[in-house]
Formats: sequence, structure tokens, C-alpha cells
Amino acid sequence: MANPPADKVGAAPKAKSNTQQAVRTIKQMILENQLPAGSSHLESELAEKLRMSRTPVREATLILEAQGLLEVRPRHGVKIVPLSVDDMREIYQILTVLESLSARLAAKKRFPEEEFEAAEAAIRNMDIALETDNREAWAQADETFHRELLRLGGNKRIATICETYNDQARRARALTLYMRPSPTKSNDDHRRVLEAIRNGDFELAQEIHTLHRVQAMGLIIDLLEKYKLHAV
Amino acid sequence: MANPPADKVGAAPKAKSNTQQAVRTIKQMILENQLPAGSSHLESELAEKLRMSRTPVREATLILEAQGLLEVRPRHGVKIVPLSVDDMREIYQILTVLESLSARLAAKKRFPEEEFEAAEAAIRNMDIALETDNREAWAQADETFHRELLRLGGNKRIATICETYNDQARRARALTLYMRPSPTKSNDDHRRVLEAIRNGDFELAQEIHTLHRVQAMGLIIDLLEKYKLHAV
DNA sequence: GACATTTATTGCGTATACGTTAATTTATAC
DNA sequence: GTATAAATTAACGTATACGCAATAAATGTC
Repeated sequence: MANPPADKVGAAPKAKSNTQQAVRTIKQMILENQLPAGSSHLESELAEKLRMSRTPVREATLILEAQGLLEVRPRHGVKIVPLSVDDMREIYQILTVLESLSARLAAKKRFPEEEFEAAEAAIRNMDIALETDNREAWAQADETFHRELLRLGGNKRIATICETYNDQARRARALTLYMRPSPTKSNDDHRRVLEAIRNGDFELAQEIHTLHRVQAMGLIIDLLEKYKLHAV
Repeated sequence: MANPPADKVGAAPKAKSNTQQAVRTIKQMILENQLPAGSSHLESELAEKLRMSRTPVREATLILEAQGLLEVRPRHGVKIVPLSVDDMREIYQILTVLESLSARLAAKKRFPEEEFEAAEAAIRNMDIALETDNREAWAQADETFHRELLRLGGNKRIATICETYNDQARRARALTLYMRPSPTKSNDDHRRVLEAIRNGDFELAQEIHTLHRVQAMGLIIDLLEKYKLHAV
């Protein structure tokens, strides 16, 4: 069974059509703040930047609009949607409850130990990143852990939704990454969630993860308010 | 202040561009089973049916694909995605947890009594529909109640997600509407949820609604399995 | 100088044309 | 009769053209 060509973690692997490619690169440009929140861009500008005609970029913007990353405003260009503190609250509420449900669902199953390897590795990587105070590495491992949780939960739609809203929240997380205190407690939470899943303690798994996410939300929202980052 | 032309309840009111119109009518055709689950349709066929060129219908299919109602399969036409029992389980898990969160969020606020009017009316309408055994009317009022819950919760993104997945589940609900026993208990649940919201008892509101949804899910899934409706 | 009205510009919505490529059919070899 | 290969068909992906309508600019009026 030949696997499809392996790709970078987290990146959408397929990019056959120009439309798909446009979706990927525009999304990336948004997440990397090359297209800053609140800025507007004409279809023709984007087309020029991406070296293709208007048609595929136009199709891409429709898809990205459906994902909530931008807004198509006729005659004003596509606007990269800025996120207010309230928006962040909305997003984190959703992530909290869906990921926690995922933890519960995972705990209701029995997995062979190797299924936990990736999650364990993510936790270890977070430990290492903490010791060396490498926050980028920590954030990346953290994302991996959360993604693993969604995989173990087994509900594909939950995974899709969380991915979408994670994308939306990413800018704010990147912004606050260096403002927050060293995230030592997170690792503890993750370990306990994973342990609860192993033990089939679904109530506990859900509860711990909920608490974990609620705290993370509180932290990030406090930072955004404190530093007057009203829209990112 | 002249209102925009009033539209049917629940339908998206705006339809300026052909693309938007195509989204609406194709969605409607799917929900009404004019385009049955599992069937495929060429872009050009749809364009002809909708009396417009390929471009706007093509854009519409991209949007509808993002909403999970259909799948664009190059050279095979767009396929109306059929939902298996497992898909229904996925969807109901999401609706359960998000609506229940919405109930919790609503309970944490204080509303003037008139804010509950629509929800109260929906409950009353369900009572009336039960007495006259009018299931369509019941289903419609039920939807209204759930929509009100999302409105009261105040998280726009939750409302959007639930709307999307409600659309996906609608066919299955329509199918089982006349198979299930008379839904008398639902009204009781709804009343209690609303009461808990009034009282600010957020834990209770969330809990009751969760139970309510879990039971509804169990019922519908049993029916789908019993009648061997493996894909709708 | 402020405001209304006309004109000009431009960005988008839609149709259409066309090359590409996958699916299908036909032909050929075994 | 089956399997492989070649030829055909057709659906899609993309580019392009063009008119419309919304915005901006310019002009005129008070």
C-alpha cells in the first residue's frame, strides 16, 4: 500500500489545482501576518501576487470566506477578518467544549499503547521545549497534542471544526506566546488527560481538559485586554 | 425605513448575486431530496437547471462543499453526500455539546422577559402540534426553539456551526419524523431548560439539554438502524 | 466653502472559449 | 474471451472579455 507523498505536519498535502494552491498560500499569508488582520486586498492584486488569473483566486476566497478567515466585500476587496477579544472568547468556548468531548470519546475506547505514542512524544517535546525555553517548539508540540486528542476522539467533524477555529485563533496565540508566563502547568494537564483516557475515565478526561482550556482562554484574553490588543 | 423583501422563515433572505441564489436553491433542492443523497450531477446540468452559466453554480458548489452538503469530484460531478449512521452520530454529538453550551451561556446572562417570548411561543406551538398530531408543525417549532437557544447563548459561531450541521441532519430527521413515537417528552425538557435559564442555573440548563439531545440522538439512530437506513 | 449633481473610473459578476486530462470506448493482440 | 493499448469523448480548470453598478472625482450651484 503506497502512501501518498508525505508532507509537512499540519499542512494540507494536496495542491493540484490552482484554486487549491491559492487556498493554501492565501491562508498561509494570513496566518503569517503577511496579509494583516483588517487589511483589504483586491482580487486582481492577489491574482498578480499568486501569478494566476482571477478565477482561481476568486474561488479560493470563497472557500476561505466559508472558513471564516476573510470576508468578501464587493468593490472593497477581500478583508482579512480581525478578531476582537469577544471573538476569541467565542472561539475558545467552542474549542474547549469540542476538544473536551473528544477527550471523553477517546476515553470511552480502548487503544493499543502505540496509539498514544504521538501524544506522548508531544508531551515529551513540550517538556524539552520548556527546559530550553523554546516557545515556538512548545507551541508546535502543544498543537500536536491537541491534534492527537482529536484523532483519538474519532469524530472527524469535530476535528475539522477545531482545525478551522484553531486557524482563526492562531494569530492571537502567536502574539501572546512571549507575553505569557512559562506554560509549565499545561504539561501536567496534558499528562493527566492522557492518563484518564488510558484508564477509560471519560468524565475525568473531559473535565480536566475543559479546565485546561478554560484556563488557557482566561490567560490569553487577559493578555489581549492588558496589552490593548483589541483586534488581531 | 423600507424593509428588504420579507422572506420565508429560516431561509437566508439575501439573494443578490447569481452565486448566492445558486447556493440557496441547490441547498434547498438537497434538503428537499430533489437532489437525493448519493446522487451526482454535472456542473453543466445544474447550470442548465438553474438557468445560469457554469461560473456561478461552480462557485456555489465550492461554498456548499465547505458546508459539507456535497462533494466536488472532478469529472464525476458534484455528489450529494450521503450520511451514514456513524455520520449522524458525529453530527449529533456536536449539536449536543454546542447547544448545551449555548444553554449554559444563556443561563449565565439575565434577560428581560420579552427575550423569552419566541422560545415560549415555540414551546406552545409544539404543544398545539402534539395535540393535533401535526408532526411537521412540531418539527418546525422544535427547530425554532433550538434556534432561539442559540440566539440566547449569544455565541455567533456556535449558531453558525449548529445551523450547518442541522442542515446536514435534516434529511434524516425528516425521514424518521413519522416513525418515532409522539415526542411528548421533548416539550417537558424544553420547558425545564428554559426555566433553568431564567433562574440562572447554568449547570442544570446545560445538563438537561445534554440529556435531551442525547436521547434524541439515541432515538433517531435506533430508528435508522432498525429500518436499515444506512445512508440518507 | 459646503453641498448636490453629474461624470468618470474601476472592480466585480457572469458568460464564454479553450486547452488539459481523466474516463470511456474501441481496437488489437494474445 | 480476456487483457492491454490506442483513440475518443467529455467534463473540468483556467483565462479572458465585457457590461454593470458602485464608488470616487469633478463640476456646478447656492
